[in-house]
Amino acid sequence: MAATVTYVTEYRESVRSLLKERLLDAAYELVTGNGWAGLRMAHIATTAGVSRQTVYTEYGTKDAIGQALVMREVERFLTGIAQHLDAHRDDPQDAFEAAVGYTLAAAAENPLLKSILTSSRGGDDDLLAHLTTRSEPLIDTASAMLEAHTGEAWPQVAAADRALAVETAVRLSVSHIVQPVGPPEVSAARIALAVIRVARLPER
Amino acid sequence: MAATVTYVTEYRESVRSLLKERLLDAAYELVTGNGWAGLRMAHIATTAGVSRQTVYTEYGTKDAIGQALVMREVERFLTGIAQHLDAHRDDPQDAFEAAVGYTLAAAAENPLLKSILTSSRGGDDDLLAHLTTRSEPLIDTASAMLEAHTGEAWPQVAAADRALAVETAVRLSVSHIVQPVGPPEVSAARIALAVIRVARLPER
DNA sequence: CTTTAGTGTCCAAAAACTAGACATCGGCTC
DNA sequence: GAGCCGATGTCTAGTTTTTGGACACTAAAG
Repeated sequence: MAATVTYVTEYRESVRSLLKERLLDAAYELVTGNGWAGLRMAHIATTAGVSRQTVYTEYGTKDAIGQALVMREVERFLTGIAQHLDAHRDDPQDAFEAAVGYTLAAAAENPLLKSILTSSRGGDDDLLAHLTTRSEPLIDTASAMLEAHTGEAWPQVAAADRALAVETAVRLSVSHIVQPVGPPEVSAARIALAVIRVARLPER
Repeated sequence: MAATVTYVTEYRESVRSLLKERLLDAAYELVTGNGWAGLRMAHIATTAGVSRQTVYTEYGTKDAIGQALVMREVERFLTGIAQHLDAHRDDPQDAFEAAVGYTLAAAAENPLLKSILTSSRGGDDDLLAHLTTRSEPLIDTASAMLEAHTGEAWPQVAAADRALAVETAVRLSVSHIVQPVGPPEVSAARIALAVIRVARLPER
């Protein structure tokens, strides 16, 4: 048939994303149940109802699945964060405090994050790495989203200041997620204050 | 490879139902835009992003698509109907009046139904037939759901009476959808009264 | 050192989808 | 009414995706 040019890509893409979601759903379930080290590629395949090869075709390595798993969870957080920011468009400090507070509280009872943090105490820190030593994708994604969001709400802050403030917020939040000290609200207030100063905004 | 027995059916089924939904979505859009007669199998295919053959493999004939389109809409109505019935578990007459009233009102502004009814005035009555001369699947589905639902709520009514009352309600509702007289609330009250008497229940 | 159990690669066969060609039929025009 | 359209529905060869099994490799357990 020579050229099956097939700009019919859209349907196939939706099938692909259905597959990817199913695989992540399976991985999520298995990780929260038995931890990352207990996760077998073969189990992901059978749980999702596909062959093991299909898992490899879609996500090359087990590590890529961990990455995708963490990133999907990050994106879910981001939608909640956006809502909390929107609720305080008038006051940046309130907005950050609310958003960070939500993040820390939600993180503390998130099944995937709990699994990552508890199982890493047994030397199983592959997944944890995506939050620490290999967190560049996370920080980039979260920062980009927050920059776009805050850029709209607070145009008075210079772009460079905003970028620095946002990255600071993200890194401090992740830090407090993996190593909490005290109640989330207190941490949130402290992070918000730090961020406001980095952004050179007036304190409340 | 001898026997690729493949009881991996579940993933494939979810892909299939994704495909079926996409095809119905495409058909819905095209029908509400240009009417049933203006609908081409080829358009459904391109809108859904698959080949024409795939449409035929999935739904054999154009008529089967019409059937599926109507049945999907019926099922959507049924969930709304169930909620209205639940809101009046204490009084059957109130329950039917509320459920039928909702049905007639929602039907009057449903895009697909509007398209069926208006385009049928031009002789294009293939889709309308699924509501009239070939409505057995509709009536069976709706009756079965309503019997199950009312059987739980009103065990005091004999099964035969309940079956008759439910079928009456369904047929009268469909009749008023395709041929309305007066405002929905009035029709709903009249239908509810008729149904109560058919069921040999005390009137309000 | 050997066994075991997992990851990741390779490949032939099966299944799903595509893109044509084609037979058929009802409606229109002349 | 004959011939032409434009559509539905069938058929088939070719392409892409998925499967399931074999295999090399590695790390951990005995």
